[in-house]
Amino acid sequence: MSDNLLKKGYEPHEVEKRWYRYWEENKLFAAEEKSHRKSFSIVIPPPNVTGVLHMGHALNVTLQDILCRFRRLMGDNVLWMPGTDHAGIATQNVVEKQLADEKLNRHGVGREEFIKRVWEWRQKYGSAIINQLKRLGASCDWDRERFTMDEGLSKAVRTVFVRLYKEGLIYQGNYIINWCPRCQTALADLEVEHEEHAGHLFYIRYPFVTGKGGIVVATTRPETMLGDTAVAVNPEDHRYDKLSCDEVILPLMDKTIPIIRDKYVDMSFGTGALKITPAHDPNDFEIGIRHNLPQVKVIGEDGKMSDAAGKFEGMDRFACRDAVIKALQAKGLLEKIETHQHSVGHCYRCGTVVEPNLSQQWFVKAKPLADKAILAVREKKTQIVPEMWEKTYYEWLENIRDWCISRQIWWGHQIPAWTCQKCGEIIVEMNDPSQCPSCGSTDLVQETDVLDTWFSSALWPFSTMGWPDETQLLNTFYPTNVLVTGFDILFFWVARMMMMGLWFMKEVPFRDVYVHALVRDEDGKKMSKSRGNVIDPLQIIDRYGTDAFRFTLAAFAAQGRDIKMSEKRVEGYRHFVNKLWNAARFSLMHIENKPTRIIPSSLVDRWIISRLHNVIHIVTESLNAYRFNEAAGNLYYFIWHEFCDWYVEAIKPVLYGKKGDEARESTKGVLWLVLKNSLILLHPFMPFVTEEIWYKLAGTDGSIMTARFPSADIQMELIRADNEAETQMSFIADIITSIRNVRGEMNISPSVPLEVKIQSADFDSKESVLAQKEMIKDLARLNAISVNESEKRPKAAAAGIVDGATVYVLLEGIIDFEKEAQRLEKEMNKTAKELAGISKKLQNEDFLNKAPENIVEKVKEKHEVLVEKQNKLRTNFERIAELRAE
RNA sequence: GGGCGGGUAGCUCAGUUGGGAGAGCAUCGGCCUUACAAGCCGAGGGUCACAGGUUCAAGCCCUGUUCCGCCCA
Repeated sequence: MSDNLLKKGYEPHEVEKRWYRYWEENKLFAAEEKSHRKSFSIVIPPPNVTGVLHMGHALNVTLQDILCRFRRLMGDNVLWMPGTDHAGIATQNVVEKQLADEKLNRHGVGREEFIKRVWEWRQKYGSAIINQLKRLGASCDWDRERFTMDEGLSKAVRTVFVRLYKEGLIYQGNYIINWCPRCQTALADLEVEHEEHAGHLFYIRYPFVTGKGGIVVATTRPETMLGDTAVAVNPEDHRYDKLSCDEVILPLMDKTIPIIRDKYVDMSFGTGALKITPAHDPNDFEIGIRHNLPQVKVIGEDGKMSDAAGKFEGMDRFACRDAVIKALQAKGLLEKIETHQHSVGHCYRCGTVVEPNLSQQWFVKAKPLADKAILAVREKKTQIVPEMWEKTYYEWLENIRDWCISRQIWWGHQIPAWTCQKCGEIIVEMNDPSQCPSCGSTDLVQETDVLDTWFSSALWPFSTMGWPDETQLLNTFYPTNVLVTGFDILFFWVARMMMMGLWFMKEVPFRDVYVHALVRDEDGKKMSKSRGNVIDPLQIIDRYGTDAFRFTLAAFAAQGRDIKMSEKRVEGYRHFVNKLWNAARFSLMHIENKPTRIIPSSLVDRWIISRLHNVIHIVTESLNAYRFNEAAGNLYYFIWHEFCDWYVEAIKPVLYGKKGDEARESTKGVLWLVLKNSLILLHPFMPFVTEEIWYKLAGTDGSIMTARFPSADIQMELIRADNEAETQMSFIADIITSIRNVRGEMNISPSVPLEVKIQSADFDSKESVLAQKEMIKDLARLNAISVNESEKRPKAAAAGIVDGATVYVLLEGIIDFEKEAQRLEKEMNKTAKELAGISKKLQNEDFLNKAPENIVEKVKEKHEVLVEKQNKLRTNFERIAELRAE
């Protein structure tokens, strides 16, 4: 065996390692800052620096890599910008845990030391996820890798903050926000995950100040009553038209609070009377503002009751709930308790129940930014694919609330705002101020809060390219061509990038947004650690190889549908990788050199080239439209069923030299051409195995990554559609299949050669058969074949009816008449069913009059064919019946 | 409560100008046919959730019902 031959089975691990290193070392992923070539750019959705690769990343990255590799093969100058985000809360949590192991905490070590520790952590572990992306074959331009806490990106963040502040779009205010008592920070609305919980609805009576009677309110959170500053009813609620009193005593606190009227109150909920806690409920907060109510904070930042909670001070908020209920019961003020399903907000980072809390925070006034983002999509400056996501996008942006961007943590971009301790002036500038511009004091204190991580990732498409500097990179690659992402961060990230991109670059950040599915487990459940149903992509890669895994993801990435992942599916596609490998192995046994000239002469040669042309067309179109599954599916069919099952089988005798040297040489040329182009077509999906075969294939230079995708302007004088070859081939294939069918149904071993007589009155059909006699003999395993215009029915024969011909398989001595009769009957039933439907159509005058002519014509032809087939089946069936009777 | 998506072969799913109901896996039968048993050849299997409507023609378009999933409040 010469060394260009392949091993018997494909072994991915060594191949993957070797080629990835080669690609990196030879800078094959590198983009040119300036080029005469068309540019194509994608920024990676930066994975969380603390993250480990999960299925979502795998799908996301695979799809992007397919696009990038495809565009490179098309000759584009491709930039795939990689990087990670600093994941403020998550990273801080990780390092705090580390400190805890050393019996330390961040307050003990201090801010500076803590930040130093985080950087050390990042240095040590921060590239884990990046290395995992590489195992997927990701062809990112790694030399450009960015991090949201880099100097450059930090400068972008500061620039944006300062500009928005000066434009009045960033402000500081005392509002109700979502507070995570565990992470000890504010969260944006989006960062709260709502979950349905079985809880209780407590009915509590608030006595009138007069001492006579009272009003009953219903609440799911009785502990907040300690901070109530009113009771509200709907002005249109006639039950409360004539209250004897408009003030009540707040139980347990012995405070007088008013009864107010506000349209917000839902009359159908509970008693129609709503307790108002402006400091602990966003809706109550709004009502409180409208009615000028005091805001009493009874729950502290630590989730414990504050001193405003009176005797409940210091109690945990949930313990306090029980205590309040007990106390109310004791006083006879608890009317009843109902079970009640309601949704409770949880911190998306740690799962703790979020506490709406009043506090001083920084906000982005989102509306002006959102308006531009809406318009850009309406005007199709950015296209969301699939389109259905546009609605969700509009829905959110049209109802957008101001974005709380301050976080009470240390890891992140510290807000560049200083307060003058003397006069209270707030200073927000690009350069750190040394004295107050208002009073000249040098006693300035910087805001300790940091910015939401998403604030920096919102700038990702341009901050990674060097903004705010005017760089060549931005010139060449902004706006990016497409953003590939999951719908779970459509709001978090995509919408915000749109807002920031339009505001600061005056241009959308990406032309297309391709929104892909979520990867779920076999049962369609979301994968999560707590469920224990997580499939680790790296394990899958270890077991089945990256190419098989990638192909599986692509094959299942149908638009608008989630992917249910299971190992079994990957296993199936590993078979495909192996199939390709073996087909190549076979081909390489025969291709010693690059063919000097390629002249497709035989029918199969012409046919496979025509099929290749077809699959090139489909793959190109599909990838342009982000229909990954369509591209993958068509390649699979082409390689396995057209190339392997038919073409390779058909040319074996030619390659073995049984049809002469000339035929052999020309077929070798075609085989080379088809294999070579198949590898290029498959490369975006299966980069490693294709590279390995490419390397062994004679007549290829360098990496397959530098090859050119077969497209309209290249190689296509050879690769073209050939309808005549396709028609003839499908006729011949039908004949072969009909013979195989007889063999199969009659249980005749493939090792027994058969004789076939074909009757065909149609001249063209007859000629086709004559021309392809040898191929039919080889593929159907015949020792003799003849074709005649009027072949008499041989006595002991099974008959196969093919459009335009009857195929008699001679079974002298082995025919089982019973079986043959059954086989024909089965076929007749099938045909009769088809015929019934078609006849009905033709009997329908409306159809004949109203349907387009070409359709009617088609149906008529089909009808004729079926009638003829049915007749032939019947005569053969009758003949067999006679023979059976003899 | 509002919005979105889905219900097609035993399982997982394709099916975009409305005109032949398909694939993979699984099942059954036959094969070690010198690339591949991770394979080859053949076969069976569907009232396209349900009910209406539009149309000559509906898996596809419209209306309603039902079940499942997701997002938002």
